Amino acid sequence: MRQLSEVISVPVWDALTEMGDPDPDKTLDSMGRPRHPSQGELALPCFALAKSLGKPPLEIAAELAKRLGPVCGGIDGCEMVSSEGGFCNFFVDVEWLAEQTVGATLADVVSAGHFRAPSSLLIEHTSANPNGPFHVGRARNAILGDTFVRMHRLAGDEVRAEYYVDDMGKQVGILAWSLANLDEERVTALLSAADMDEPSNYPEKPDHQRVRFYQAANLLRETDPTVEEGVTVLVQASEEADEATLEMFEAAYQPVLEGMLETLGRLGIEFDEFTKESRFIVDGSVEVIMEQLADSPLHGTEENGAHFLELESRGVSGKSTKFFFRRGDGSSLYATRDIAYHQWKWTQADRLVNILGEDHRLQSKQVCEALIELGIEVPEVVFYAFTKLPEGKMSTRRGNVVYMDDLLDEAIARATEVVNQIRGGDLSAEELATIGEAVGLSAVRFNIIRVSPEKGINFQWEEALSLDSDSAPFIMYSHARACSIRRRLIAEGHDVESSIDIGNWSGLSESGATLVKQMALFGESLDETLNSARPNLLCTYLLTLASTYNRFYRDNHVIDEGVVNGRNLALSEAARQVIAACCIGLGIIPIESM
RNA sequence: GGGCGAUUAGGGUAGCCUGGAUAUCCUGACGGGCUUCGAACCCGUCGACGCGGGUUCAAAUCCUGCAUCGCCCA
Repeated sequence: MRQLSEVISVPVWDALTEMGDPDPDKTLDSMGRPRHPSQGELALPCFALAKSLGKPPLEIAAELAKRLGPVCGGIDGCEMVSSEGGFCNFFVDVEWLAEQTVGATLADVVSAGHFRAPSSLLIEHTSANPNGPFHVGRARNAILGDTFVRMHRLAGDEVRAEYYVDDMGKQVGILAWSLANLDEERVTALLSAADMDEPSNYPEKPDHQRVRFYQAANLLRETDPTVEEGVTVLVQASEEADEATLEMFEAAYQPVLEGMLETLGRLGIEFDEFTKESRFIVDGSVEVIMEQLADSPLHGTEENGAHFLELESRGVSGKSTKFFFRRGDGSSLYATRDIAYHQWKWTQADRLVNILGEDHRLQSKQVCEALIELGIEVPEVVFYAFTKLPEGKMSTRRGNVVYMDDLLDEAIARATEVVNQIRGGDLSAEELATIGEAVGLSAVRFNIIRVSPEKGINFQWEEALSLDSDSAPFIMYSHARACSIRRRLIAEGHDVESSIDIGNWSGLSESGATLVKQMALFGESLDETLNSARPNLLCTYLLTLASTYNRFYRDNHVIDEGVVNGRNLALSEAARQVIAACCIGLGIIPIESM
């Protein structure tokens, strides 16, 4: 708890010095959170001091508590210092904390969550090949990426969300070739023969239509060598930035991309900018980079004329430690273009963040090493593990996928059913639909971000669509309860703002005090989440906050026998705002009624 | 072959970077709580750190070996 550590650090430092601690700064650094609320808000372990002070830890903790007790008694913010089992425990003065945080939260919840100077970021995420509908495997990237965008905006950063469009690779080449050389009849025949001709729930959507051509061409490629030849010719032309070919590619993928973006739009995911890979061929920057890399001491040339950097000394190992950036025919590779892209991205923002799947770990390392060789800063990278089906990794090519469109439909349908069960007849069809959609979409997003990115997810419908207590609806429900109180006050003719009382916090109930403490942790929770790039931390914070609010709600009434309790109203309103702010930061839709 | 991730109750999951007190939360099982603002809620009980070494006063956390799963090596 930062508010408390700020007020006690000087007195603790002084006390440690007086007691003979040779390095009080280091000791202060070891201050941490106690295991249990009964042990206060901050704890200082005294074990490491035993040697330098020549006393047992229990004695040191007791003496420290004794010295600090009277001091802290005179300091705003710290109510009590105690010692237990070798720890010196500090207890925050809740009245003081409430004065500090509740009013500030009510005045401006967002800036209450700001802990540092804002910066400008460019977050690149999703960037999936536009060759078919968005599937659940790809969704983790988009949802994680968008969550980072939202969280950084919540923390006051200026964020640009960017999609890097792979408009010239093999995947797009196959799609373009297929659209030019196959017809619907042929596609159907090929897919049927491979038992992949599954009916789509979105037969009119261009991404769902065109993925069939992509899949069919991949099937044909296995038996008919002219496919590979045709595709290779196209890809080579595209890599030389041949205008007609790039236009042909764009005509092939653009409708697919739009279909994918429509799906993402349902999840509230939008981009500020789309940058095409071919841009860096066209403007010549890739060529310049390849020439610069040739001057590196790590540079080498293969017999076939291909150029590489030898990265063994940079910690790369495996069958090959070489990073190839130029083919024997002089053309560039995907990763080379990525280097040029990074160079350009640095002209757009102060910080760069990439969201990448774990399969890109090596390639990202290679790109970063190349950037270092060029004297360019490296980006911050967040890796995530795959979402797997029981049959294995999802693959658009092989058709073993769960499409996002279908997942979202199912999520909304299930959520709507639950809402209908609970709310029954007291909702209009329109309200029912709105709530069901918000609940379903929020649940899908939350179930992905609440797990550490580096942990693999085994996709199961029940889990992805879970509406259990550890989920978005639980949080949304707490928020809706707070909104309901507010609605009722207004309906009964009260003025909410003037009914709020933040002037007296003495005699606060235990659950009220816990709520104050939890709200006070908002800023540092957000800060820690962003510093460690783990959105699941903010999820945990928000779940705890919602749960804390539910307990507060249980035994603190805002309207007591018709009379408004201004203090409880202040807490309820502040909590409502913190919950709503976090919801927006995590992509949960904070509806007012559900 | 090499490297990189992961492994925590029946299932899911937090904590690991920065070692510290009773290992978090959900689900599950069992038992409670609606005549007062929304029971999608709340309260209680049960159940876990993959295996072996090492460092340390102290290891889920650091080091090391092994096992299993995943990913990568133009």
